[in-house]
Amino acid sequence: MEAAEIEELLTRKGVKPTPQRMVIADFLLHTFSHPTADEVLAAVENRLPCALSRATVYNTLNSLVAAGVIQEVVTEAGKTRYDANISEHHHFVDRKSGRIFDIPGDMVPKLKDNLGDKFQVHNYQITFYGDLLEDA
Amino acid sequence: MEAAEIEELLTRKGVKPTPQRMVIADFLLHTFSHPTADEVLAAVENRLPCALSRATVYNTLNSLVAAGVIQEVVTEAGKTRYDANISEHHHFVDRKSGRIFDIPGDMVPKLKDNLGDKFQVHNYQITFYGDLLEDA
DNA sequence: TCTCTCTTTAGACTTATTCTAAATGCAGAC
DNA sequence: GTCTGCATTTAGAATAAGTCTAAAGAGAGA
Repeated sequence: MEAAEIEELLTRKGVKPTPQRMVIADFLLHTFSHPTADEVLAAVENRLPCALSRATVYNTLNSLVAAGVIQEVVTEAGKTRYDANISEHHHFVDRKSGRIFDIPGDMVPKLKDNLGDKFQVHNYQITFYGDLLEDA
Repeated sequence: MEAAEIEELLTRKGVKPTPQRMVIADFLLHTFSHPTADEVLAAVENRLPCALSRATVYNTLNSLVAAGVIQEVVTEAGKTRYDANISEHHHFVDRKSGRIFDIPGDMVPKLKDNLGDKFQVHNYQITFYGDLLEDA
C-alpha cells in the first residue's frame, strides 16, 4: 500500500493524516510482526525529520484502534501489540520466541456463535500456542 | 474442595503448603470470578491473622501457575487474571462489564490442530466477546 | 490576521509487577 | 535442644507500560 492510499484510508476512517500518523500507519500496514508501542516508536522515529514523542505514538495507536484501522492483540501478560491486519483471522504464538503469526480466518472452521441463552456472541478470537517449525 | 484436599493438591504439585498459599489457593478454587492479583489480595487478607504482603500474593500466584494449579487469563490489555479451572475450556468476555465466564470445552467443537507445516499446535484458547443477556 | 480546534510534546503521574535484601520459619544434623 | 541451611515472606524500592497534564504548535476558515 502506498502513501496516497494510506492517506485516503486514514481520511476515510476519520483520522486526520499528519506526518506522525502517516509513518506509524505506514509501518504497521507493511509489517507482519505484531509490534508493541515501543517497537513502533523505535521503527518509525528515524523516518521523521525530528523527534517523535512516546505520547504521540500511544495517542496515534489508540486513535487508529478506535477508528478500526488496526487492532490490539494481547497474547501475553503486560504487553499490548498492534496488528494492521483487520480481516478476520486468528493468531499462532510460538512458545519459544513469543512471536505471533496471523492465521487466516478461512484456515479454521467457523464456529457457530451459539453459547446458549446467556451469551450473545459478537466475535471471537482463537489463539493457538505451539512450536514454530524452523525448517519450514 | 476442602482444606485437606487443597493441601494435598499443593503437595502433589510440588508447592509446599503455607498459610498464605492455602488461603490464596482456597479462594481461587472456590470462585468463578477471574480475579486480578489485587482482587486476590483484597479477598484473602482478612482470612489470615496478620497482614499479607502484596509480594507474597504475586509470588504465590506465579508459583501456582508454574505448578499448573491455576492458569493466567489475559483478555484485556494490562490486566492479568487467574483461573483455577484448569480443565479444557474457553472464555466469554462481556463487552460491557468486562466480566469473564468459563465456557466448557465440550460446548465448542474441537478444532483440528492442523495449521500446516510451519505450525505445530500444542493447545489453543478461544475468547468470545459479546453481550451477557441480563435476564438469563 | 485572528481565532478555534485539533495535534503534539515533555515530563509527571499511575498502575501493575518484579526485585532486593533482610527477617522469619521450619527441617534435618548433631 | 540447638545449630545450620534453605525456602518463604516481607516492606519498600525499582521497573515497565501506559495515561494525564498543561503548554506550545499548526492548519482551516472567518
